[in-house]
Amino acid sequence: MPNPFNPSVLKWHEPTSTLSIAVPQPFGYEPNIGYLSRSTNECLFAVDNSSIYKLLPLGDNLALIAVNSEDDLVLHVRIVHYSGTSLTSEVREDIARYVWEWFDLETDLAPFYAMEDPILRQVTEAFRGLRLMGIPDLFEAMSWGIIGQQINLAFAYTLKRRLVETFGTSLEWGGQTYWAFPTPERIAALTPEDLTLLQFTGKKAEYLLGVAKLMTQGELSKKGLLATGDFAAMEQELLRIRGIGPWTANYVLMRCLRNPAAFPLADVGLHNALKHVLGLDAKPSLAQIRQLAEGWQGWEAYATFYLWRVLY
DNA sequence: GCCCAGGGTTATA
DNA sequence: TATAACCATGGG
Repeated sequence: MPNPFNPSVLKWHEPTSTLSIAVPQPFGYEPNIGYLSRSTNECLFAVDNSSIYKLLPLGDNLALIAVNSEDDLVLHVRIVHYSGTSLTSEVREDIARYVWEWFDLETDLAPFYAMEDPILRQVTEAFRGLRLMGIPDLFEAMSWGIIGQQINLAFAYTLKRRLVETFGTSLEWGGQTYWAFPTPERIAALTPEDLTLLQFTGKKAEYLLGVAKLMTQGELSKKGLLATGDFAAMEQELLRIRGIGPWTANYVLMRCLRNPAAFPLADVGLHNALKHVLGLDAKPSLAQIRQLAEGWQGWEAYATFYLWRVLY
């Protein structure tokens, strides 16, 4: 059974503005930290002393939050700083909802762990409690997908950092600078040269500006996509967008729109992970991968995410 | 210097 | 519908 977000059961503690979320089991904080720590070049959150710090844009205001868990039963969310005049219940709810989506607390992992597939068995045992960490913001998810097309992950992180630190929003706190992803408005106002200057290819610059413009013109939104009903329709909508192919569409379905069956089949990371866990000499063919994935039906996104952890 | 990287579009058959 | 060529850039 899924665990829908329910603001009425949220428990806030004063005066430190801390929220305790009883997380659905199984949940493992450590494997999630492991995923979030995979790049030392990440710019959109920081892991420090086993707490995750993240800057959230909420309307015109910013909230810096710290998340941690000591027992894998309760997730603590502390509002470190809020730029607005008062922490209304609406703001608190937005923050709680973001964390809920970010950690994919809606999903019940039990059926996934019950899948009888030899490959899944390996990775679910190795990363028990890992949840498919999301990218709740659609523009960020699509941008990160586009940035990651056909380049190695290290360079992708570098490009993202340049984009964020040039056009994003920041907050100084406790001697640290925290960054939030640029808004579509900011990116839509750029020229392709603004991005090629940061070593984006001409294509990536064009795609990013295109997506930003669709969003600022109201022709593309997370709410609008989710309202189309089924995931197949959402995928078709995404595929109509220039620069969004099958891999990126499924990446966005997986990390943002939360289709557990989204499957970025062309993902090189997935290919290399399968090569590794199966002890192959070469990367498996697409036909082989389709065959292997027959045992993952309904959970392809989670299978892919867990397999990524084998390599990085 | 070479192959590779969390692909997509366009041209061609 | 299916396959090939081209794209452009840094990492290792």
